[in-house]
Amino acid sequence: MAYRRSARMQARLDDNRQRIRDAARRIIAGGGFRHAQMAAVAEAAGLSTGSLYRYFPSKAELFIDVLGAAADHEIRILESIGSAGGSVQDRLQAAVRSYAGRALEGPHLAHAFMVEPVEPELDSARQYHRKRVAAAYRAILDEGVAGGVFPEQDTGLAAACLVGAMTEALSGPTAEAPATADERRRLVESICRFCLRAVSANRTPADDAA
Amino acid sequence: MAYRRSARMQARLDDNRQRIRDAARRIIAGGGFRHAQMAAVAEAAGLSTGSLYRYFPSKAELFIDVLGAAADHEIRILESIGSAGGSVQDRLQAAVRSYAGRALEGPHLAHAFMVEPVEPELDSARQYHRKRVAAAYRAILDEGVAGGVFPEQDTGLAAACLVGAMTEALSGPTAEAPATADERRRLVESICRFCLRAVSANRTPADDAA
Amino acid sequence: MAYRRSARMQARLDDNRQRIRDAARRIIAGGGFRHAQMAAVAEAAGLSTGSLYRYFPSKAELFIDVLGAAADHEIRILESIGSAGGSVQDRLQAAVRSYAGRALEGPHLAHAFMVEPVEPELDSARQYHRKRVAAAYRAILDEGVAGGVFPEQDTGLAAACLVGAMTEALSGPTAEAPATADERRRLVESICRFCLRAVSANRTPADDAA
Amino acid sequence: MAYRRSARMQARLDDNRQRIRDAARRIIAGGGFRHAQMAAVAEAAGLSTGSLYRYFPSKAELFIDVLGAAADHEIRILESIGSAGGSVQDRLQAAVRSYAGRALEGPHLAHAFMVEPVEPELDSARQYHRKRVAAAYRAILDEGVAGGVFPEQDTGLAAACLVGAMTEALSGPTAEAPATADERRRLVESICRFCLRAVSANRTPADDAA
DNA sequence: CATGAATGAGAATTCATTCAT
DNA sequence: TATGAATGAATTCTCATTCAT
Repeated sequence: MAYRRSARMQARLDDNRQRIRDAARRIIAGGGFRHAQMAAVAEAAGLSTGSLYRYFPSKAELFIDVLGAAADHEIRILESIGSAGGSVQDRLQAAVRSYAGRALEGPHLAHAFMVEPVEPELDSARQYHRKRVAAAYRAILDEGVAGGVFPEQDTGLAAACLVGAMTEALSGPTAEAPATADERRRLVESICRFCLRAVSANRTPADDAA
Repeated sequence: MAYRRSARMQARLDDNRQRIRDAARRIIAGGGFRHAQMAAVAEAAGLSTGSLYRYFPSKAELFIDVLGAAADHEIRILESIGSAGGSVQDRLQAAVRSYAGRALEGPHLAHAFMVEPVEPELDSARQYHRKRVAAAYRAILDEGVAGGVFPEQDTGLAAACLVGAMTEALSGPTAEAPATADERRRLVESICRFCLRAVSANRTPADDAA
Repeated sequence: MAYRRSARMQARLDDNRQRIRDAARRIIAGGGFRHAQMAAVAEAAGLSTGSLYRYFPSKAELFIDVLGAAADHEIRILESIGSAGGSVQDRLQAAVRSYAGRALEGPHLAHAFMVEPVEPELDSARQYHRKRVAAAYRAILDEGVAGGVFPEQDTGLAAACLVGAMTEALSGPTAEAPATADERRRLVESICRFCLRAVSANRTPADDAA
Repeated sequence: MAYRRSARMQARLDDNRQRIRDAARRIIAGGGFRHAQMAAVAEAAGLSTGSLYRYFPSKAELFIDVLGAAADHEIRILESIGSAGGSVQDRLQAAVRSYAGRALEGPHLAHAFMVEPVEPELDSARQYHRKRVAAAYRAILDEGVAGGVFPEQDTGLAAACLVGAMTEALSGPTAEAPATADERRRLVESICRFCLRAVSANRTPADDAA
């Protein structure tokens, strides 16, 4: 007699799975990988440590999933920005502002994308998801290059550089995070300008001569 | 009759201290903080674990020292580049090329500067040294801004972005490091261009109109 | 659906906690602080070392608890003796006999109260509990002084001296503990007499003259 | 050719041996066994750790020697007091005052006599020397009993009790050692009275009736 | 002989994972 | 199915003792 999961039960399972993900993300965002022990995640999710292993086969798998979900989220936002109207520059800026806003909420989570986690298995997953995010940026850059708005460049590399620059600027000097809303705004704008400059054509001596 | 440490012995001590540092650096460069247990460092240095503690009071202190030495090295090079002749752009490019060259030797070491280490005490040291390196880049940018070569900008932030961009571009995709010397050269040149663009004035529509 | 700890499980937990305490006490009693490593306690308690840390946050806390429980036990007995009927002298003797009896069971445990343990944190706890025991003796002495049975004296100091005298007499010559029940009885009676003399009024030359 | 130690050399050896003993005693007196690592002793003695092993075959032997020397010193003083004139009571009081004075200088050293040291080998030595000191007290008590000044009693046990009482009173509550010279004097006098009472005949109801 | 650097066997503590209830 | 107690391997750090110089 095959066991058939009721819809209700399936919903509860999915729900728990998501709560675990959320708890893990919250902990990383707040304190980094260091604080993300399975017991802490379980407590934050309102479950037992044993139950974690019903939903995720190991700590590494759980965090791979969490990073993946964060990347998915990032990419969905980038895609919606990308498909919105406006100039390529506007869209790139919107993307940067959006990334920055989230990074400032939970600097450790953004950092976790660059961070070497304790579990070796996580490492390749981190790289993979980081590349996916970079690819989303690259799509915007490619469009800009195709449209002649941005100069010819290695857009794959430029996208990686953008992600690195943003992350470092936002979560590197964790200690001195901008305190006031105004400071935050200024910081985000500075990063925006940096990113835009970095992928735009330079003024050349020839321009100056003109 | 006070014991006088012979020059030979002193040399051995200094040597050991350096060998421990080197071993630690080597291990980080090759496998990241994860592999850098004291036992592994001791073995790599050809000493016992107990001996490590004669030279460094704790694991944290050892790694603080290692990061500091790496930062010192980096900064010395940047300074010698900075004080060399040539245009500011040339010097910035030289700096980027130099950083890139070293990062490609040991990607994990460069990465370690961005990485959250296991020991909390190390974290602030990491941040501090990272800022020192950024400050050295900033000095070059400041000179460029003062000379009108680079446009007005938040040079502190730009320096951090440069470091983030370089590190991500160089050590992020660890797995697929460029295999041939030619690929490497191309990668470094692309990064160079990105960095130079990022701090230089953009060509504006007005330029185009000219 | 919150998990409710079953009475059975709770009993097991309490039991384990007590078994750990007992194991620690047994080891101290048998071999002193020296033998009381966490691994030894775990083995004696029939648990793994890791489990010890579920019940006590550190070695120091465990032993503080053990000393505290021993002191509590001592004090409870002293209080029940103190509140019993009979003369103050009888009660003091009963107290000494009771202390002596227990000390002869596990000389090292009594000794442990006077002993400098390896963990510095334990030291202040040891002092504190020793003072509590002395205070219980002092209460008996105070009553005796108030009733004119004992002469005026610094009862706090006298109580400390009693504890010191008993402990030294009982656990000092550990090696040659009295073998036969008869020898033990004689020893206890001698200590009793010493203690009673020590807090009672002396016969003065004037008495002799009478 | 048999090696013959020059007198000069022998003197130096003896001197070093004594300096090591002194250093060890100083460290125990100041901080207890806990601080008495071989390296600390060597530094305090102005020698190398290696040299310690030329004079004492092991840490245990060194501390056995130190305890023995302390006991010797104690006993010499007691003997000189014992052979001096005056009543037995006066001599006992002088002995107690002398012990108390020294214990107040270095409470940890007195404590060390009762303390379970870290090295098992030390344990029996500690017991032995403690008994020697007790025996010296016993000699005074025996004389008192023989002369009818003190009542019949187990003088061996009483001596042990005296040592225990003094040590506990003097070095037990280390933390609240008397601060002023006046407090110290009062403390010593209280102990004196306790000790004297403890070995003297009690006033009996019959005395009171008289 | 003296030196002090080197050794390495412990000891405490942490935490992912398992499994009886 | 959910629970959380139990496990035990792994890791850092200490210190008596040895031995090349």
